[in-house]
Amino acid sequence: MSDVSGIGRDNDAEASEGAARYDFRAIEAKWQQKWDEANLFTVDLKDSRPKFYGLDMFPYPSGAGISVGHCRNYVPLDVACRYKSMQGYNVLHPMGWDAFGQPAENEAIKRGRNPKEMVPEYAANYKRQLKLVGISYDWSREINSSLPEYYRWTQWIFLQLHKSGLAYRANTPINWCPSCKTGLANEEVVNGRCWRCATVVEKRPMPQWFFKITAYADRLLSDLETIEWPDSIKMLQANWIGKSEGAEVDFAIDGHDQKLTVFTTRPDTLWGATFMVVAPEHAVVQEITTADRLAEVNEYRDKAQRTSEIERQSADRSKTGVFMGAYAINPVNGAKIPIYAADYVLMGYGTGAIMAVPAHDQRDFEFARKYDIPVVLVYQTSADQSADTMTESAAAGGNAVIGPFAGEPNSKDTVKKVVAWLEEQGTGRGVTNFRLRDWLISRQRYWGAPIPIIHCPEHGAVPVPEQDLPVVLPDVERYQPTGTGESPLAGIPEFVNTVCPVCGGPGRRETDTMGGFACSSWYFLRYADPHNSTEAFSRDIVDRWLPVDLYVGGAEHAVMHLLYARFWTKVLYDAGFISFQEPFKRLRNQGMLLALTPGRKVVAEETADGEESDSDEPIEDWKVLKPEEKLTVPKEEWVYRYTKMSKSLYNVVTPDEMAEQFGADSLRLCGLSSAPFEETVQWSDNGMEGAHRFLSRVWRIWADLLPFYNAGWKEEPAPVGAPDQERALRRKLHQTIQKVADDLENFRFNTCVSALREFTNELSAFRNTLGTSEPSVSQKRLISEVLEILPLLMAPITPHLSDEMWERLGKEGFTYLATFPTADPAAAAEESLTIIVQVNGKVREKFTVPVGTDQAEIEKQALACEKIVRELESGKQVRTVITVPNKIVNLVIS
RNA sequence: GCCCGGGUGGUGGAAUGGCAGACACAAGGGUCUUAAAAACCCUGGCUCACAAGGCGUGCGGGUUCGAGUCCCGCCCCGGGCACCA
Repeated sequence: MSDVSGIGRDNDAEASEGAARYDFRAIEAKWQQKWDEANLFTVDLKDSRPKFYGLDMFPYPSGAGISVGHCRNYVPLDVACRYKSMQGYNVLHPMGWDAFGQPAENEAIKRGRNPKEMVPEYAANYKRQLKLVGISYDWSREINSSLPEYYRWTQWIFLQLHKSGLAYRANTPINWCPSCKTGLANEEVVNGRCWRCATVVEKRPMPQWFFKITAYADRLLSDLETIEWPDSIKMLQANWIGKSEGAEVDFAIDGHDQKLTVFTTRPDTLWGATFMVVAPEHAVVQEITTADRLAEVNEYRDKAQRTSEIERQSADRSKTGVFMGAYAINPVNGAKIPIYAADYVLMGYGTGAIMAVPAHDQRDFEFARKYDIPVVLVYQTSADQSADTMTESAAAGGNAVIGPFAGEPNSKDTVKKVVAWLEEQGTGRGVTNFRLRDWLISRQRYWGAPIPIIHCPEHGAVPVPEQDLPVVLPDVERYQPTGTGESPLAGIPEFVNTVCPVCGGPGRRETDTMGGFACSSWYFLRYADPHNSTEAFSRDIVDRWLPVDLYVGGAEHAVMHLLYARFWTKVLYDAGFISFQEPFKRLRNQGMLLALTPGRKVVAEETADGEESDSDEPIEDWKVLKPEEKLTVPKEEWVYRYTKMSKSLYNVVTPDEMAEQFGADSLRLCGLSSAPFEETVQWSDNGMEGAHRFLSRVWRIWADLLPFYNAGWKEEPAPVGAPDQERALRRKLHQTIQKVADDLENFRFNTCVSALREFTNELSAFRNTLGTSEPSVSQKRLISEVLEILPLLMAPITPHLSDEMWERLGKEGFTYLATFPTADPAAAAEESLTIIVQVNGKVREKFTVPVGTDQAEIEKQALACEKIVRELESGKQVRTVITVPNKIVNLVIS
């Protein structure tokens, strides 16, 4: 055996002495094999116990395999699932592969390999690693979203959406990433850059498929109240949906028949509208701009479209715009107001046109001052407030000073009254608007589920009949995007050319594929019935297992994935395929894992991370050392920083090396104990050593006491009048059971591990007092109870170690199927209380009393304390005595 | 700018308005050993020679018998969103 580590060497040395050493390698290999052979984690659907469905977010199996960072979510959910099993639940804990999409495709292009072959290899490696860590997956339910038996049903769901009128094709300017050579959803554009490669995104017109998620905006918002998710995530979703209530108001255009409709949340300020603004791309621009202004306006529009998203969206950029030569008539007062085109109004929100009220909107105010447009106050907060002298738009408050609502306060109530009035007048109506936009599903990429549509010159876009599914993704020579904007599928005539399902005439298959979010929007349903070849899932089975009881994954999926999955669930519910409306009942997000990363100072004139930094981003002063640079840059110049653990930052620690060196149970324990589950943590090897040391210690103490184990301890009568020391240890044991159970239930793994450590410390002290003599009868009974309960308490966290202990106790089977211990409240109850004596809120003395001592006696003792007596001798008097029963006596003295 | 989180010893972190610093990591001291490792025991916020006392949970106020915890006003860090009418 190679000299792997200090730990390994020690174990070998101990082995030669034949001592009871913690041979984690043998233990872990043995139990992983036994679990496999017993199909321990395979769900039996006929099982009548209550169900528990624990799910990890669908991972893409990357070539690099998993790092210890990935264990931040897999291990805690595994602990929760194992705990649920021990509580008597029938646990469904599946795993599978989000194999379609750009990561796999980019990897295939880079390596020149067929993703169809590559994905299973990578998945096999993931599976091997997850087994190595001892995760309790039911591998018989493994799914792979890139296999036809899966994506056939992704296509089927597309057809259901299409049938419900929720899938449509629109020729819209899309976000185009020139580097990925693909279209991007709005959600995939981060600060005007591609979320994957950070290239500046351009606009490009393209026929695209969309899902009408906006039709579900209201339900997606209101149903957030029905699920147990972190408030922060709910808030993110609510903000993303961006509901705002207001009114649409129709403005006549002077000299034209048509109307210009605006959306406003403040119809009550209509009397202060002094101009209008439309988005430069708005169709009305071409129709109403006067001939003498058209050239200028079009030039402005072209410039706006060329301007990069980042620039156009940058916050405090000064307002620009051009007058269109046209005027609108304000419906509330007949005023003739000019119409401008300006890029601060967005085509994609509301109606793409606004009424501008400079007195009460900061953006309109800036624009008005710049172009010398009058400002009219609707609400006045003080008599000396004047539209002419204002330097910014008016603050909230005040009362209306013009119009039929003069005298009304600046309030939501007034807004409501005005909306009702507008409806009466027939010039406007109450309207709710959402920031949410429809979901762009089309990708002009190869590696995705083909969109099941056939284009017929006669019948347009015709859905592929359900019985013809799947539309199989054909093999292709080159995976590269064509760069023309079409998917590589467009170059395969055998795929493209087909017949129209309606008329049998020649048709062309849709060559766009679906984005990866489609696959991950329903996979949680498929796990309930993964091998169904006649339908996506059986309604009975899905209704029995869903919704997911506990969903665990990264907060980076707060908006897109979780919103899309909720949307599809609601669509399937409406179509009558399932009987629940929310897919994930309870959600938890794990924190990030950072690793100390060697880097170096950036040399002058060198831009950070190889990016062209023509933006206004701050220049980084630090660069990650590449492996080859570690040889050339002297160590004294290395600068360490914590960064996310990631292959691209060369700071990855794998579970393989940790399991080899310290063991899987130590790895599991280490990740759970260092910090709360949701927190970002910094990886350190010390933590692994500490975890391993603790498990070795538990093993040693436990094995030391094993010879005194009596399997029939429960039949023996509980000792009466056992010594204090024994009662104390038993009390700690039962308090620990309570604490561990409570912490596991609430995802507080760090304090759970602390409780186990505390108990172990007390057990160790107890063992040390035994010396070499034979324990007493009552001691043996206590020891037996401890020996049996400890492995069960630890089993969710350290299942291999626990199963080994369980077997050595002579127990049959696995801790996974054993019952989690229940605390005996009588044994856990404290016998004495510590009373704190305070003077004016400051701790002065402490004393102990037996439980049940009455308050008068406690107060008497408090006043008799040495320090208190001394304090009172100096002539001070007790004014008040505040007593917290069984806890505190606070003397207020002056 | 707006919206969420956070600021507690050398470090990670504990603490239903009631003993701040549980539990660990790192450190120091000791026992055992020819020696080392491992193991076991002890110490540990600051101030102070020690004790007593005083000061301590980002800063400033407040509520309370009592505030890390609640309220008001700031500062700093992390994350998200960003001209949304």
